[in-house]
Amino acid sequence: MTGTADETQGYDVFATRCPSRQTLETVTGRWGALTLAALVDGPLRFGALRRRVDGVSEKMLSQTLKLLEADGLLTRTDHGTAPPMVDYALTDPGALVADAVVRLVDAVYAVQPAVQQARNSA
Amino acid sequence: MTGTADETQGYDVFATRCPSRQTLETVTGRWGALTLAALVDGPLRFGALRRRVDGVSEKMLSQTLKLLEADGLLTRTDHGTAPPMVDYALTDPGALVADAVVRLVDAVYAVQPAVQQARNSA
DNA sequence: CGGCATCCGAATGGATACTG
DNA sequence: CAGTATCCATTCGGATGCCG
Repeated sequence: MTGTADETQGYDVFATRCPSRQTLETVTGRWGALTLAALVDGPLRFGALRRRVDGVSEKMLSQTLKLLEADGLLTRTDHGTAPPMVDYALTDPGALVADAVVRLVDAVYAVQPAVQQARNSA
Repeated sequence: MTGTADETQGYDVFATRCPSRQTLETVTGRWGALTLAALVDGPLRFGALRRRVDGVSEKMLSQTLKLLEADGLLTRTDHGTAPPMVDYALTDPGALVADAVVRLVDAVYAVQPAVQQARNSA
């Protein structure tokens, strides 16, 4: 019952033209997956997010957040206080995708021992 | 029961150092996800893979396949015939990960209408 | 057919400095 | 704190040509 990625509503990620392809790229982009995964437990402020997603630069995080927000996967809330306090939270669609990302991460964890072994055999 | 990406065996993708992080990057890389997804229905030859993963160049596909093979997620079988015939197939770990990728793609399909709407609102 | 090697322009992305 | 702007090194990745 594995099945191919069926194009339920006529989408096809394999096609360059399909808008879902771009969505996939945003989601699986360099920092997209980790950013989404970081938010599954609840909203986080910019700084906290930056600390959680180890290695991301301020610039890249900012850019990634904009992309995800533009696609409606997360919301940005500026509390307008001083010092600034802005938090990011998953939308419903975002939560759905983030959930799948977390499961992908879990799959990666599950195979990691095998991966390690394969790397050593090289 | 969503839960964070729990570090079942002590892995943590959020940490730059963790080997699972590199695995995630290989899997979610520019062409990694699509390549894995393309193989869920069974082995494919290089050319077929190239045609399936629309937009990938010969060079990038080759490079992606090497990375995935080095991580033990797929196998390369050279039939040694002339003209050459080489096919790529998922290993068991690879199938596990590819499955999760397909589910992620399905999640993307599911939210695509919402994404579309968000993009138009911008 | 299934690659690899080379070239080179384009895009990525980190570091730093600055702002409200 | 939460960004923006600029600079610049690195990398990415397509095009081309060649080989078994």
